[in-house]
Amino acid sequence: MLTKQKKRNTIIQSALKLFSTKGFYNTTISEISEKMGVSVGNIYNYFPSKKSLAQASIRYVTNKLATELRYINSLEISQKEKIRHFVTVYLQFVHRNPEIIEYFFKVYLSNRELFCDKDDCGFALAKEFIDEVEFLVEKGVSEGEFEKIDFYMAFSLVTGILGSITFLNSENAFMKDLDTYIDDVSTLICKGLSR
Amino acid sequence: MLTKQKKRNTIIQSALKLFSTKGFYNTTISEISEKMGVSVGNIYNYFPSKKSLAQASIRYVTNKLATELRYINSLEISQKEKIRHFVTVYLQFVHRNPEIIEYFFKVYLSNRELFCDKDDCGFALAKEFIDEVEFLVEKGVSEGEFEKIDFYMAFSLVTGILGSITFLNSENAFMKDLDTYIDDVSTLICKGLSR
Amino acid sequence: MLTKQKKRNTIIQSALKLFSTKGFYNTTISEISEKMGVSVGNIYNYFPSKKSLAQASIRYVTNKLATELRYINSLEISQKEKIRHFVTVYLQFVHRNPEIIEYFFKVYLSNRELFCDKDDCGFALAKEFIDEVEFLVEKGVSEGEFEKIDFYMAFSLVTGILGSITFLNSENAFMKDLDTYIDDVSTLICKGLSR
Amino acid sequence: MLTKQKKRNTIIQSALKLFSTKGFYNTTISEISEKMGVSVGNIYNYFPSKKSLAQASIRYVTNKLATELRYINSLEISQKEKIRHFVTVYLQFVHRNPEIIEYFFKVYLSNRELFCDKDDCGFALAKEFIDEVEFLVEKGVSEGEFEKIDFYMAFSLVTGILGSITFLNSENAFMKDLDTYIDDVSTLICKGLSR
DNA sequence: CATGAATGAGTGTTCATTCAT
DNA sequence: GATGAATGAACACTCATTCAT
Repeated sequence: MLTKQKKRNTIIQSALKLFSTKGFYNTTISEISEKMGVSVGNIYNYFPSKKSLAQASIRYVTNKLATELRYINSLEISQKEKIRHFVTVYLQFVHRNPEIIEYFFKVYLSNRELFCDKDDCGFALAKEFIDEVEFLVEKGVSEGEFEKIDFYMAFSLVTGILGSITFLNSENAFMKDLDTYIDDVSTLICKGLSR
Repeated sequence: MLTKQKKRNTIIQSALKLFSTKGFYNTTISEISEKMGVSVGNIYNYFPSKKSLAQASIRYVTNKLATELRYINSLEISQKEKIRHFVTVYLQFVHRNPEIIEYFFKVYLSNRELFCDKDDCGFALAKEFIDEVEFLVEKGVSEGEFEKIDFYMAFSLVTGILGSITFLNSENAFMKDLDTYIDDVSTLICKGLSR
Repeated sequence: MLTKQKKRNTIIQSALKLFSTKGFYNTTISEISEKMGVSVGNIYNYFPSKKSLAQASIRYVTNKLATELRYINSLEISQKEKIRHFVTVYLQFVHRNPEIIEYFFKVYLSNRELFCDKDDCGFALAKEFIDEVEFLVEKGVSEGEFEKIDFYMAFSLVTGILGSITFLNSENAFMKDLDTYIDDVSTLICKGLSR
Repeated sequence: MLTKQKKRNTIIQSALKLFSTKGFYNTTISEISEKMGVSVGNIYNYFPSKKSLAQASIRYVTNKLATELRYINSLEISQKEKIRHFVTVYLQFVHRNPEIIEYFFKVYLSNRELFCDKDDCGFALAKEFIDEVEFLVEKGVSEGEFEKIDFYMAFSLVTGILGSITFLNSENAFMKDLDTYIDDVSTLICKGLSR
C-alpha cells in the first residue's frame, strides 16, 4: 500500500500528463481516474477539487525545476556554466518529461484563474523557482559576469527563450534533436545577460 | 447598419477581450453576446461555432501585429532601430490593447486544439506575423548587423522575451510604466541577435 | 407575378419535398426558403406558421389523391377495374411524385400533433380521400362485387398495403420497377375485398 | 439496486411511452428523466445519446414482437391458425402495450434518419421480426395453404393491415373493443395469402 | 410584398462533485 | 479507503418567428 503522500503524487503525475497535453478544461476527472486505474471518487479522497489538483500539480512541477536549479546553484562553477547546466537539464526535461515543462507553460501561465485565490495571485506557487533564477543572476552580477539589469528583464530573457523553445518543440518545429541546441540556447541567454 | 464584415469585427473584438482575460473555455457565447448587447443566436449568424470565432480572432490579431511589423519593415532604417520601433509598438499594444497580445499568448499558444484542423496544425494562422519577424532578422544578418543564427533561436528570443513581459505585466509585476522598459527590452533583444 | 394562391402552392410543393424526405422536425423554414429562392420572412406572408404550412400541405396532398380517385370513381367500369386503375395511378405517384405519397405516410400519419387542433383531431384533413375510398367500396358491395365488411377493415386493407409498399420502396427494397407490381397489388386488394 | 441491464430496460420503457405518444423530436431527455424520476445525466450513463436510446428501443420492441411470433411459429398448428394467434397477440399488444406497437409505426418507420448508420440503413434492426413473418409465410406456401407470391407483397399485406389498424385505433376510430376484430383481421390476411 | 438580421427560448450533452454501499 | 452510479447546473448551438428597412 502506498502512503497517502505517494498516492497523491501518483495522481499528480497522471493529472500532469493529461493536463499538459489536453489542457485543464479538456481533461476530465474521469479520464485521470481511468488512466490511473482508480475510481473517480477515490481521487476526491486525496484532493478536494479539480482546481486543488491543478494547484498541487504546479507545486510539484515547480519543486522539480527548483530542485534542479538549486543543485546547480550549489556548484562551484561560473554562472555561465550554471546556465549551460540548467539549459541542458531543462532540455532533457522537455524531452523526457514534457509534462513537467508543458504544464508550466500550457496550464500555469495560461489559466491564471486556477491559481489565484482571493488576494494571492498564485505567483507564490512558482516562487521557489523564481528565487533560484534570481539567485543565479544576482550572483553573476556580483561576480562581474553579468551586467546589472532589471531582474524582470533577466527573468524574461531566461524563461522567455526556454518557453518559446518548449512551444516550438511541442509543435514539432525542430528538425534536429533538442540537445543540439544546448549551445545555441545557453549562448543566447548568456549574451543577453553579459556586459 | 454595420456591414457584415464590420459586425464580424465587432464580435471578434468583444470575444477577444473575454477570451484573453478569462480564457476560451471560461468564456461563454452568452457572455460575449451580453457584452455586445446582441442575442446569442445572432452571433451564430456570423460565426458557425465558438471555435471558428476563436480562429477568426487569431487571424485578426495576427494581422494587426503583422501589419505594424510590415510597416516598420518597410522603413529605411537600421534593423536595430526597427526592433526598437517594434518593441515600442508592441508595448503600446500591451498597454492599450492588451487583449490583442494576451489572446496570442493565453489562447493561441495554450489551446492548440482549437486551431488544428486535420493535417494543418494551425501554425499557418500566425504565419503572416512569423514571416515579418523572419524578414527583419534575415535582413539584419545580410546587412551585417546581426549574427547568423538558427531562425528558431532568433524567433524564440524575440517572442520569448516579449511574451514573458506580457505575462509579467498581466500579473501586475511591473511597478513602473511599461514604456520605461522600451530601451531595456530592445537592447536585450539586440544583444542576443548581434555578433 | 404569381397570384397569391399560385405562390402558396409553390411554397407547399417545396415544403412537401423537404418534409417528406427529412421529416417535419428536421426541415427548417430556412431550408424551404432557400430551396424556393425566396426569403424566410416571405414565407410568413403566406403561412402564419410552420405548422399551418404542414396542414396546408396535407390538404394539398389529400386533394391530389382524392381528385384522382374521384375521377376513377366516375368511370363506368367495375369496382375491381377501378381498384386496378387506382393502384396504377398510386404507384405512378410513388414513382413520379414520391413527396405526395410519402408526406402522407411520413408526416401526416406519424406527426398527429401537427394536425390536431383543439377538439378536431385532424382527421378531417384526409376526409376527402377517405370518402372516395368509402364510395368505391360501398359501390362494390352494393353491386355484389365485394363482400360487406366493416369499412375500417376495407380501409385498412387498401391503405395498409399501399402504405407498406410505399415504405418498402423508399427503403429501396424492390429490385424491379414498381409498375411490375400493379397486378400483384391490385389482386391482393381485390382478394381481400371479394366474397 | 437494479442491474445495469435492468435499468437500461427501465429507461427504454419510459422512453418508448414518450417517443410513441409524442414522437422522437417532441420528447426531451429531460421529460424521460422526469418520468423515470432520475436525473438527466444519469440517462447518459446508460445511453450515449438520444439517438442510441431510440435504436436500443427499436431493438427492444422488435425483440418483443419477434419473440411472440417465434413462439407461435413453433406451435404444431396450421399457418392460418398461426396467423389468427398472431393477430390476437398483436391486438392485445395494441391494447395493453400500445407503446410497443406505436413506436414501431410512429418512430421507426417515420424517422429513418435515426436508424441509418453509414451504409446500413437500419433495416437490420427489424430483421428478427421480418424473418419470422417470412418463415410463417414460406411454411404456408410449402404446405399448400398459401399461394406463392412475392414476399414483399405478403409482408405488405400483413404489416400494412396491422399498421393501419394500429393507426385507426390510436385515433380512436373504433367504436368497439379491438378484440372484436380478431376474426375480421385474420380472415382478411388469410384471404390475401390463400390460393 | 420582399428581405434577412435579430431574437431568445429550448434542447442535447457534459462533467465536477457527492454519497450510499 | 474505494467504488461508480447519481446529480443537476451549465453550455454550445438551433430555429421558428418577428420586424425594420
